[in-house]
Order: sequence, then C-alpha cells, then structure tokens
Amino acid sequence: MVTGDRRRRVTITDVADHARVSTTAVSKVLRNAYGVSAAMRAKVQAAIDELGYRPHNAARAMRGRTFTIGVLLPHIRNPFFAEILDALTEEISGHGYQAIMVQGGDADPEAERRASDALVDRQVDGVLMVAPACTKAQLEALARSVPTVVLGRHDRSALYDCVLDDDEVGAELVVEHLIALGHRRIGHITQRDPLSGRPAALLQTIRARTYERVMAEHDLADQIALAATAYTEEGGYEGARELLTRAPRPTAIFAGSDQVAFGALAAIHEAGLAVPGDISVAGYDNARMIRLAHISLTSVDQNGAIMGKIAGRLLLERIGGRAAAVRFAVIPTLVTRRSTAPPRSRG
Amino acid sequence: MVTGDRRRRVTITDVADHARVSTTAVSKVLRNAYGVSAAMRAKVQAAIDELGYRPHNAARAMRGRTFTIGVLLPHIRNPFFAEILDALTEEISGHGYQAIMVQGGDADPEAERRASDALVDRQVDGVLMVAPACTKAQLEALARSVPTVVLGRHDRSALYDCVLDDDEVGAELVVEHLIALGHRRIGHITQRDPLSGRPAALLQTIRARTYERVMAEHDLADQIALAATAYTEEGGYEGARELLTRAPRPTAIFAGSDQVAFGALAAIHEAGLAVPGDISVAGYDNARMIRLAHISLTSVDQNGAIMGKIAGRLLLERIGGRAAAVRFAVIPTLVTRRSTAPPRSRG
DNA sequence: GTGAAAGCGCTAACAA
DNA sequence: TTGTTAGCGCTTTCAC
Repeated sequence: MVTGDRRRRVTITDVADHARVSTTAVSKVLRNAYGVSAAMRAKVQAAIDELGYRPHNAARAMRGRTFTIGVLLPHIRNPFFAEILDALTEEISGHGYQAIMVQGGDADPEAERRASDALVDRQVDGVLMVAPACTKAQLEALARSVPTVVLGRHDRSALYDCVLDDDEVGAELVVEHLIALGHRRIGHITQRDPLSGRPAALLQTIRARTYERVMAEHDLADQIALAATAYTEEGGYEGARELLTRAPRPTAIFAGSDQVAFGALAAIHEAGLAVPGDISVAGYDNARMIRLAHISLTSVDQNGAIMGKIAGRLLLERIGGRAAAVRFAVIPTLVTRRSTAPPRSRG
Repeated sequence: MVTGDRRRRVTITDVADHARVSTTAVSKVLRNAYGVSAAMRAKVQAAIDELGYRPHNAARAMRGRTFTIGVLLPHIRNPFFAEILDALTEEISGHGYQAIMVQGGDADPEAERRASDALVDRQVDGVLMVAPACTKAQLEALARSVPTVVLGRHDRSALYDCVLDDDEVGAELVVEHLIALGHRRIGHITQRDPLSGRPAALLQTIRARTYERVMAEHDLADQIALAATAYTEEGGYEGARELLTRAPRPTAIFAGSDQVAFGALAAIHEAGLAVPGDISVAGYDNARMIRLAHISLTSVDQNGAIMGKIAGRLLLERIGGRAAAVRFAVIPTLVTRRSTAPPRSRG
C-alpha cells in the first residue's frame, strides 16, 4: 500500500501528550467512564477537539467494543429494507453506534455465510440479519459468537431475538379481502425456496401456506394456483405470465411482495388485460412507490419503521448484557387501493 | 458486554501451536508471502482448516490491510446503486476483498461526513464515494488518508479517481430527442442543491445546465421551466405538479432520474392527463423497473455495471500503489420507449 | 526457510 | 481521581 503522503493518524497518545495527562485519562473521557473530574474532562476534550482526534476503531476492537452494528441485507433492491435501515440507524446513532451493511446475496446460503462471517471478522458488536436464507442452526452458531437479532423469520430460538411481521395475519387479510370482493380463482406468486422443503421459518412459506389454508377454508382448495418464482420484479412478471396461461385464468393475484406485484402488473398489461377490470392485484409491504396514483396497489402494511427501531433497541439491550431471547411481532394491516375490485362476472 | 457463552475465537497462535510452527509461518501462509516451503504451507493450511480459523480483522488492521472496501451510498432506495454495488463486489471479491456499505444521508453533508469518517475509522483499505454531496476539499482530505474513488461527480482531482457518466451527453440526448419529436415546452425536474450555488461537479447540475443550453441552442430559452425538488419519487411528484400549473403547460418533462420520472407519472395521472398523449416523460438511469411494460419509460442508460466494475478495479490499483489520478467516463445512450411521442398539436 | 520479538492504538487491571 | 502497565491478535523486521 502506498503510504507516501498518507498522514499518520492522531492517536490517543498524541492527545494525552498534548493535554499533559495519561492515555488512561483520555480513554476514560472517550468512554464516559467513571472517575474523571470535570477539569480533566474539559482539558482532554479540548485536546481532542484541537487535534481532531477520532479513536482508531480497529484498536478499540482488540479490547472492547467497536460501536458498530452489522446489518446483513439480501440485497439493496427492496425499498422496504431502506425503511428498516433508516429506523435502525436512528435508534442506535443516539448511543454512538454506527451501522454498516453487507449484501448477503439473495437465496444463496453460501454467499450469505461469507457475508455474515465478514461482519463477525470485522468485530461488530451486534448483527441484524434481515430475511436470511440460511438454516436456524447457522443463525444459532452466529448468535453464539455475537449478539444477534433476526428480522423477518418465524423460527424461535433461545439464542437470538426475532423481529417479524405476522405474515399469517397479513396473508389472511389479503386473501379474505379478495374473497369478500367475490373472487374465487385467486392465484398466488411466491418465492422458490433456496433450500428444499419449504422451510416453515421463511416468510414466503407462511404467506403461501396461509393462502392455501384460507382458500381451503372457503372451499376454494380446487382453485389454488401457485406460481413459485422469486420475490423480485422479474419473478412477479414470470409468475403472472404463468398464472395467466391457466384456463380459466385467475380473476385475482395475491403477489408475495410489492415488487412481485409490480412485475405482475407488467405481465398483465402486456397481456392486454386491465387492472382491476379484468384482474385484481394485491401486494405486500406497502412500499412508498406502489402507493402512487398510477399504481395504487392494494397492499399489506407491516411498518418497517417500527421493526427497524425495535431491532435496534433489542441489539443495544443484548450488547448491554441481556441473554434471554425475545420475540417481537408486528401485526400488519391491509391498505386497499384501486388495484382490487370485484370480478367482472361473479363466480 | 455479556461474554458468558461466547466462544473465544481461534487465533493465529492456536493455529501455530496446532501445526507446531511459529505464528510468523502461519502469517506468511495467510498472506501468500514469500519464503514458505510447500510442506510448511500444507501443514499450516491443514491446521487452519481443522480449527476453522479466520483471521481477526481488527488485529490485521493494526498492522496492515483489512481487505475491506468501504462504499458510501447516499441511501439504498435507488436500484441503480444496486447495479454498481453488484459489479464492484464481483470485481473485488476475486482479490479477497469484501465491500461494506454505509449510508451517507442524501444531501446532508454533515451526515455524509460522519459516514465517511466511520469508514476511515474502521480502517477500510479503500473507499468508494457514490454521488457524494460534500465539497471537493472534503473529498481530497479523505483521499489523503485512504485510497479513494468518487463515482458520479464531475470534478477533477489529482488525489482521487473519478468514475462518471457523461451527463452532458445523456441530458443532451434526452432534450434533443424531445425537441426532434416536436416538443417546445419542455420542463425539467432537478435536485435542489445541498450547498448553495449549483456546484458544477454535481451530476444534477450538469443535467440541468445542459437542458438549459440545448433549449437555448434551439431558440427555446423562453420555454425553459425548471422545478428544483429532489431526486426521489416524492421530488418527481412535487416537481411535476409544479410544472403542470404553468400556463400553457409543458408538453414534455425531462426528469432528472427514473425515480423522479416515476413520481412525475403519478402527478400526471392524478391530473387526469395521459402519457404520452398529453405529455411525454423521459427519465435517466434506465432502471430495470421502468423498462417494464406498464411504465415503459424513455430513459438514459449509463451502464452501472461497467461503472461499478471500473470503480473496483481502480480501487485495487490504488491500494496496490498507484498514486496518479485517473478519470473514467462512460458515454450513455438513449433508450426510447412508449413514454415519449410527438405532442398532440405541434408548437 | 523459519522463528523470536517488537509493536500497532487502545482498554482495563491495578497501583499510587 | 489519576497514572502505570500488561496485553488484545496480528504483521514485520531481523536474527538464525
């Protein structure tokens, strides 16, 4: 590495020398530790300001905290993640914490593993795993080495905290809404599972199973039409195309997420069909984008801001010493807009 | 911090003991340094695998590299950033590097400063600043302490590399396209500047100035209608509403980005107008989303994948020792879709 | 080719 | 209340 004109960082020793005190004193001031007089504090603070000193994080990491929270996101294409991240950031920044993110790589357990390792290797004080695709065992292994909060999964563990949306409630709201409008042929677009066997902990599994359950409860088991693609716009496009080939075609589509719904709208438009005239569409997440007038998508609101805030608080608590695991579920609500309406001809 | 059942990490000493060699030997094997026999390498590697050892990044950071690239993004709401990030990740991961991201906070120089400090404090080996809102002086200060590449700005510096889209070309393509279609009353939605004085280095400034220049070149200076909001969906919505109040109203809108265009579409729809019948709309970025059938937005493609890849390569070069600054500009292309058409009544 | 030892900047015992 | 000192895990001279 070139070090030619890279300036040497100001260290704690520089500050101590400049203030004519010990490094311990400076360290204590930095950490707001007990046993520092007001005079000492003022003197040290002055030296810090004058020299523009900032603690060297790696050195801190060798002994204690890094004041860093690691956030693993599957990718950064979903605006819902942005809401979570913003709320988390606001919650932790007041406590001197900084969030860093890594991409897990959607539905690729190996890439996800490397990404979470990367966080651990960088000595974060806590980790937020957003919708991870790995196994519970892997999450527990992680939780054993660092305080962990998992967002968007339905498993229960004694080792990490869970923050989740009650996807069963959300999916039920959508399907009941569509049925109440008079729809019978309701299709669903879900995500193909990264691992085999539709793991019950994954939110897409819950949404799909709930769809099936509610359909069955209304004697519509024979109308179930499931397209398994991906929770992306492309996935929604393909899934809708698949569902539209069925004869008779569905009069409504419950898309597993807003991005999926967005892609589905494209396929429906391409097929020359009108929403909601020919076909109703509902999404999940209530992303800002789909609220806009020309989209106006019926969707499930799961309040990402609260989830992110709670996740931040739980992480701080865990870092502070809490060992008992907690589980926090938000109850979602349905927001009906113009993309859903009664079917043209009932039945 | 609770350390109850947190496992002690495997250290280089553990590996050395296990392989019955010195820590120096292990360190050399880790870094592929010269002066290790094949036998030694094999022995050490076996111990590493057996113990599941991973180097402690913070300890490494104290002496040498961290094999980490820090990426500062204004936010994670723009899918265009995802393209850049994916390409960057692919380019650097082959060299053992990992990317970590922080949010800069759009158009808030203070938050941005904290975020880039956070990266430096975490001893990243290099930094990619994506569309930063700060001053050139601040970027140069950063570049003095860590290898830096700046993406999406037009300033020239001897201290950092620049990767950018030629926004002058892109904006010209859009405005010329609209004029060629017969439009005269063409409005533009741009981003309000975080600092005063429309800094010439910012891409939104280039796009806006080029819009004004091309309009003037076609004797349409008196038709210039500029709405300064933000490069977001909300900004597009507000900007379009503002432009639509003008009498006579514009027959075309050049939105500064696809997200802006998306918001503008909502406002236009709300006003009961049709696209492109009543008004044409063009964006910038060619995001995947806006390519879809029901949006089908004319846009400028600036190839984020190449930009991300180049940024990664330049960072690796700088880390490798290159001190001379380079500048890499991609020439964008126009992708015309159904959102632009000739105006209903010419003139 | 290999290993002993110093030290990176910081925190936390412990001593004063 | 303040300072002295011993490491944290690693890389890097510099002997051997």
